[in-house]
Amino acid sequence: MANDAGAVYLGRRMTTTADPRRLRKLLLEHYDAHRRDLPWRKNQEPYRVWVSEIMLQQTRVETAIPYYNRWMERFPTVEALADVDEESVLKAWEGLGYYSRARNLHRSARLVRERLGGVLPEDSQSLKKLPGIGEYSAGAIASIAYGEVVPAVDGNVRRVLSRLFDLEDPTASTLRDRAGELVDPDRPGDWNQALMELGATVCTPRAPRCTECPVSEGCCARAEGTQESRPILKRRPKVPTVFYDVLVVANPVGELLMVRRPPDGLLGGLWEFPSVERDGEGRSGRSLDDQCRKRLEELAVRLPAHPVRSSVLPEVRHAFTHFKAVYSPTLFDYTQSRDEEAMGPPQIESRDHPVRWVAPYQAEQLPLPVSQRRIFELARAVRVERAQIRTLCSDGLA
DNA sequence: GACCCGTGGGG
DNA sequence: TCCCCAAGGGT
Repeated sequence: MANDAGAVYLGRRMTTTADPRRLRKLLLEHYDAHRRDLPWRKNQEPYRVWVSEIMLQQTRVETAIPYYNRWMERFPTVEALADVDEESVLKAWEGLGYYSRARNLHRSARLVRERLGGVLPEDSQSLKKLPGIGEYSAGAIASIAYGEVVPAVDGNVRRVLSRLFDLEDPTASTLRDRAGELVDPDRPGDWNQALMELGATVCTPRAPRCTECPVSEGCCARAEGTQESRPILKRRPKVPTVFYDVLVVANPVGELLMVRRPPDGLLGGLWEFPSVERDGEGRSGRSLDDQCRKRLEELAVRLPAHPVRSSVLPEVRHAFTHFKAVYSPTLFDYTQSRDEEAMGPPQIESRDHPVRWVAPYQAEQLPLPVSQRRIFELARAVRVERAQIRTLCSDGLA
């Protein structure tokens, strides 16, 4: 019974489709008839499969598609990816989130070039050694690209199997065992994709479309009427809110001061405006001008005078997975005296320093988190508006 | 096993 | 507005 894939259900109900052979036949036929036409399904070239699987981690198919197409045009091969710098890679990933995926993809590409002769590992165990490839992705890539008979258990598969066998909260090893017994030995890649696609399109988290399901006749949860509550879902804990004062400092040439975040961790390697965290109630401690001065000193930006606060920009809210951020940006305009003008725009100490004056056209080439992109647009809009007003005034006077 | 790591769409 | 969640991995 243990290895019979649920054919005996509590000794009461014999489920026909729980016979692995019949289950495979029914689901693969359904897959062949309904499979979506996705860009990474054009062929099974390993690099293409690899990139798609990384992009699809915790990401919807519809979201990933445009990124995938652009990526393949820009970095068509492992070598092409290994050749570019990390900033270009992050730029191509901008807006997709979980940026460590992009950094790991890039690291892996270089590792493959330098240690593996430019050839991707061809089995799941070796694939799993690359950064960014875990249990699921190793199985998915190996089965799709190389035809290895291994399972690939993602969130979809977990849900589908939980319902098929009416499991409340199966452990990872239980699922791996169940999934392993079911994999079609002749079409492992198609089988894994069929299972995932069923979960994404039919066996959905809420309101599953059981009437359209090719294997509903063998579904234990359906028989028990428990499909809506399998697997059990846990409440997501409430997340804290963090408030930031954001300093948008403009030099006389109209460039804005930006800093690069540390290479790892949250939004690692992306650019942002200097900011200062407030206290839990969202109150500022010292005065904004004071903070601005202090922060610029920390960043080792040499300025001939203190910036003049010019206007408060609209608040920007952003929800991360484990906290909410509220950014309160203030625009500081840097004015220079006649004497200072001769010195040119304020200089930044070192070239390697992760701090830069960024002109609007340059900002388009930097990888920015979504929130910072919004703040940048707000600041640009204000400055453009002011320039127009100045033009109108001087015209009026002339 | 718990926690960290983004973002956008849908109910 | 809020909550849910989506082809997970690293530490």
